Amino acid sequence: MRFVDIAATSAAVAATGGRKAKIELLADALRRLEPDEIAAGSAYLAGELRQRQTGVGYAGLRTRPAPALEPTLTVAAVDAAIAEIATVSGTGSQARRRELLGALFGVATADEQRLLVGLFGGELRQGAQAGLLAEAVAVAAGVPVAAVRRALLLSGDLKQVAVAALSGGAATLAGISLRVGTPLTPMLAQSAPDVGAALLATGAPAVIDTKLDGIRIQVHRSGDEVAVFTRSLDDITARLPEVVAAVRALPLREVVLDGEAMALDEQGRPRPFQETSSRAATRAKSNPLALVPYFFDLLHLDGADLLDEPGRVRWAALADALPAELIVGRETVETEEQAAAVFAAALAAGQEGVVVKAPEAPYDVGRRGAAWVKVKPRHTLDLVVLAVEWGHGRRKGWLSNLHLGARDPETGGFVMLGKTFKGLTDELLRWQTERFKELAVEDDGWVVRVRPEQVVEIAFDGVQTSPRYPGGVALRFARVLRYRDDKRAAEADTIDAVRSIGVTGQPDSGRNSPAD
DNA sequence: ATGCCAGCGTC
DNA sequence: GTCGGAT
DNA sequence: ATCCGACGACGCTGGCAT
Repeated sequence: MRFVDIAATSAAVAATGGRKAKIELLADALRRLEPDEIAAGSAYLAGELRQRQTGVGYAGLRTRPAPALEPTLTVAAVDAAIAEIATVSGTGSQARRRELLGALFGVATADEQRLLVGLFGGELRQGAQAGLLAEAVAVAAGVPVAAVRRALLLSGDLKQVAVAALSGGAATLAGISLRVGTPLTPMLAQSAPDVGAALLATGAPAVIDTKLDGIRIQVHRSGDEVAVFTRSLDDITARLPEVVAAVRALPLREVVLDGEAMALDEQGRPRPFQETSSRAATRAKSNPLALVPYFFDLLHLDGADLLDEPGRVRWAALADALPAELIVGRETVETEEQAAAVFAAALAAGQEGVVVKAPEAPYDVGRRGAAWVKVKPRHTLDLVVLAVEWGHGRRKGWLSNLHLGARDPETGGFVMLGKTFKGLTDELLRWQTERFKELAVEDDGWVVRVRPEQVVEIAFDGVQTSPRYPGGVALRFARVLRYRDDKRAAEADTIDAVRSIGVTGQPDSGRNSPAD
């Protein structure tokens, strides 16, 4: 297939509003792919590259040659070119990569270039990703959507599923199942503002797990072979030898475990997330800080898949198979009062919150359903908008991303604590665009600095130490609640108020409870 | 040797 | 990670 | 109920300029 046909499909998909119409367009393109182009072609149609890393991002795409006038590229040729770009490394690699990229773009038409930029940049914005492509694969192959979705979530590999469904049909697709050693897409949790709302979603009785502020791990063991995967199915086995050792020491033959790994201090209390993250990301040999695994689910045990078993069955098997110190804190509750007590105890122990779980629900691979509901404390502050950034994509033409500052009583100025674009409705975006145009003092085409007069109420999960912001602290997961037109900037919260919240996981945190 | 930038990962 | 909009 | 897109925080690594 010609690459320009993918580009045309992508443009048509982007111009189409309806889900079903997008799926039809994608399915039509999938049917036209040659068998050996399905892997790359299906990735492109989903807005992805076949390679996870290429070393090319938006900065590397800024300057590009004039587009070709006639399309000559095939899907296979593009695939080969990108494969080479992705393998370049070592001294001189940046120049070489630029060279290869220039050659590819030089023979691409304007439409093809647009697609390539979207694919390399990871922001194709055609309104269709792996989720819709799975449906399109089902349509094109004439197999049930559920079968495609399940294969996708169990293998974590869109390309493999597309090839299986389109070349092999339902039988080949059915062959894709949970395999020990191959990571599956983890089940996720919805979120709720409090344990009452969470219990409403799950029903009672419910099981309440401590929510640990670490990184998600999925550990597979077959005999002496142990592998550790992240939430995005990255293999981090080599970076977590202590987790490997812990699982290898268990008197079990075959397991797939789901859990969280985190760094602890000398008292066994959680360290700040940044320390866990840093430790999990480093490939260096000697690691002073250990990551401790805590598991909360068992997906496979000695030949038996447990995915479709109710939670209570899986958790009972987990409790039988693992020592208690490797299992996450867990209680069964009947009432909201009991749930509130468990939540309070988790926070008192320095943990992030809780996850409320329905005991009868299966392990719903890749789903974020009502069976698991997370609850975390929330803080709020009244901050001052220091600047706003022009939006992109569907927010083009609107002032979107807010720069937030706390009042500094020492200087009479403001200390920037971070940015947010979340929590804004279209109506609010419209309003704030007008408002900040009035307050604007400078616009460089990207950031619009404004007079620091508008107060906004911000919700956030916690404070983290910051190497970037002048106060040395930043907000985690900041989002807009509402504008405070009843408050002047002089009445906004101060940097001292922010500092007094304390960094979660720091020695003297926990002395303050959240604002509400 | 050191610092910066870009890319990529975690949340 | 969170959130709003669209289907 | 799902999917998508709009973008946040920090930290590590590799390549490169100084």
